[in-house]
Order: sequence, then structure tokens, then C-alpha cells
Amino acid sequence: MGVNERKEREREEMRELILQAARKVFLTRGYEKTSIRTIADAIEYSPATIYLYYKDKNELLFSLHEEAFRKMMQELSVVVNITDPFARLVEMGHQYIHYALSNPEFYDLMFIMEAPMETLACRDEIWEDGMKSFGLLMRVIEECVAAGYFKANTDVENTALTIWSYMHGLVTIYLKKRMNMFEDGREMERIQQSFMLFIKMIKDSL
Amino acid sequence: MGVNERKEREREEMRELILQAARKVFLTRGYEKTSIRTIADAIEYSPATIYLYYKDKNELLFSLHEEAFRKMMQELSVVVNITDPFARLVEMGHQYIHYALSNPEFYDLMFIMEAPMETLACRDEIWEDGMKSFGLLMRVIEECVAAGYFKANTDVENTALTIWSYMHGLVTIYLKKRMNMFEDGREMERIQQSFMLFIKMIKDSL
DNA sequence: CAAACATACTAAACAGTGTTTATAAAACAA
DNA sequence: TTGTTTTATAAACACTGTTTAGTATGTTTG
Repeated sequence: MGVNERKEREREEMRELILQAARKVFLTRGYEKTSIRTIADAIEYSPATIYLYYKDKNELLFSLHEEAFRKMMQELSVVVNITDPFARLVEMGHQYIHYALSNPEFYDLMFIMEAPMETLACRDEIWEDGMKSFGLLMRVIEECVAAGYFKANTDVENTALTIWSYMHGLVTIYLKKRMNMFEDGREMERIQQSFMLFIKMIKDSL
Repeated sequence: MGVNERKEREREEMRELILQAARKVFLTRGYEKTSIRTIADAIEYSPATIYLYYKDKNELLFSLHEEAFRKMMQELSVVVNITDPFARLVEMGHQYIHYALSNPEFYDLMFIMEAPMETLACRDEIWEDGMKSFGLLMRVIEECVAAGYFKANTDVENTALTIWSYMHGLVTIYLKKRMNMFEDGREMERIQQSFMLFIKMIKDSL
């Protein structure tokens, strides 16, 4: 009797329906305007129904969090056909900037928002996505060491954290509108210039 | 007839009273728990009264924003007696990390939150505080150039943005709990190690 | 001094939020 | 068909930022 299997399938479909609606509202109207009620309206269900499929709003946001990491990994993967590891590292940087600036709401969810962390700090697989992309960075650094671009005694993990810190700082200063400080419209130019300087720094020093 | 002057003074006192209450609630209970009503309760006035002295919650937050910058500038100023410019730059980095980690709510307000930006994007003096501290960084970099630590053709503004980006990225990754990813308790150690690596990078390359 | 005006303040309401509860309806099992 | 479980929701709860209408107090003027 496959009735339980069907119910499980239907439940999963409903979860997906809610998630799709959440993503749509989230990416079009932004985080601030994404309420349980707007999501419920989008799928023509009562707000209370959502709570039958997701524990709370944070759990819903966390599902988007996973999706955001999947998408970033996918976009970062265009660099696989670059054989030279240092050129690949540089292109990964470009792709990272491009992803952050093209998906500000996702980026927020992935690296800035506190909400998805709190509730899910207990879970085991929370850091899986983050660690996978951090591993991507570590691997290309390892290859840079192997290829002689970086010194043999390079602390790969520390180097990865340092590079990530810089990239993250750069894009968040822009995304959170703190580059408006300069009051000319040259934010994009500044990002590119700074990135070039940083690339030069790691080339010279690591 | 000094009645108008007295009223003006009383008005300023009331603004200060509200601001003090706001700061107290903000720094003890955190941003999330800081509502107009909790602030009103703290000073034993009606919530509506606050709107007679501040246009909205954002304007109130912006006043704290100014205070946060004042405090950071003050804490960064302990480095003035360090004569060697590079040593001063390094110590400024330490102080920056210390301020961010000791005042996470303030740091959020200064560099992450969108709220104070939106409403006040029109104002002229919004960027004054930010520019003043950025200027502090630029000046010490200039001195590093003059002292021969950095190359003569250094683009000071670009270098400052690059260093700030790194510092900001490092502390926000920590503050927003993304370093929990590593799942050992060595976050602090990682921050120090990464900072040392970055110092080495600018020493070698700039 | 008393009337007229201006200011300071607040209770109550509005429109929104996340979330819970009681209840009704539908689907399933015996 | 009856009994039980699942699914959905209306309504409420306790919040949020903000506005409005009305009162009470302080100041100025006739």
C-alpha cells in the first residue's frame, strides 16, 4: 500500500511549492518585504499552512541559504577549464565579485544575516555548503603552491581565510552602500582597481 | 525674554534623554530587541512622544551611528604616540579588530546595517564620520610611503580601500558567526594568524 | 485676572509582523 | 459506516513602527 509514500511525496511537493514562492518573493521584493503572509498569498494558502511544512521563517530562509550556495558553486565552476592555477584563482575572484553583486539578497543570506545561523546552529550539515566553497578556494591555493606561484611553506587554510576576508570585505562595503562615501560614481572602478592591487599583493608576497 | 532659549534647551535635553535610553537598550538588549516602545518605557514616556523629537527610528539610529564613529576614532587615537608609521598602521589594525569585536552592535550600525543609510542618504554630513576615519588610514599610509615602507608610486586611496576591505571582511566573517564553520574554538587564533599574514603581504608587496 | 493661543503629551488606532490555537473538513482505516 | 488521523484555516496573541485626535499644561495677550 503506497499511500504513505504518496503522502510523503505530496508533502515534499508542498515544501517545494512554498520554497519556490519564498524564493520568488525574496528575490523580487527583497528580504524586508518577504513575510509569511506574502508567501502564503503567492501560493493561495493560509499563513498557518506554511507552519505545517516549515518550523518557522528561519527554517524557510535556511532552505534558500542552501540554494544560494548551490548557485554560487555552479557559477564559480566556470573556471574549471582554466589550467593555470593562479589564473584560475584570479578568475574565481572575478566570479565571486560578480555573483555577490548580481545576487545581493542571496549573498546577505549566505554571509551576513544572523537569522539562519541561530536556529540552525545545532544542525550538522549547516556548514557543509560553506565548507565546500571554502574547500574550492583551498584547493586552488594548493595548486598554486604546487605550481610554484606560492611558497612551499604556505599555510593554505590561513591563506584561504585571508583571501576570503578581503573579497568579502570588498563586496560588502559596496553592497552595504558604504562606498557611496566617495561621492563620485566610480564604485565599480574602485572595486576593480582594489582587486588588481590585491592580486598583485598575493603574487608578490605569497 | 529667555523663554524660547529655555525651551530650545529643554528640547535638546529631551533629545539627549531619548538617545541615552536608546543607546542603553541598544547596547544591552541588542538591535533586535530595541523597539520604540522599549525606549519609551525606559524613559517612562509614551512611544508617540519620541516622534516629537526624532522623525523616525532611523533618525534615532543615525544619532547612535555618529556616536559609534566618535568612539572608534577615540579608541584608534591611542596610536598617535607611535612614531614609526608602519608600526602605527599595524597597531591601528589591532585596535580596529578590538573595537569591532568589543562593540558588535555599533560596528553593525556603522558598516553593515542598511537602515541608517536609506533615510539619510540625502544629508550632507552622513559621510563625514566615515571619511574622517578613512582619512586617518590614508594619512598613515602616506607616512609609510614617505618613510620608504611603501613604494613611492603607491595609490594611497586604493591601498586604503584594499586594507579596509580586508579588515572589514575579517571582522564581519567573525561577527556574523561564519567562522563557526571551522568547528574548533580557534576563531581568535585564526584572526590573529590571518592578520599577521596580511601585514606580511603589505610589507612585502606595497 | 481671564480669555486665547501654543506647546507637550498620550491613548487609541492603523497596518503590518511571526506564530499558536481551536475548529472544521477531508482522507483514510476498521 | 464509524472512528481516527491528517490537512487546512480563521481567529487570536503579542508584538512592531507610526499617525491621529484629543487633552492638559504653559505662555501670551487683551
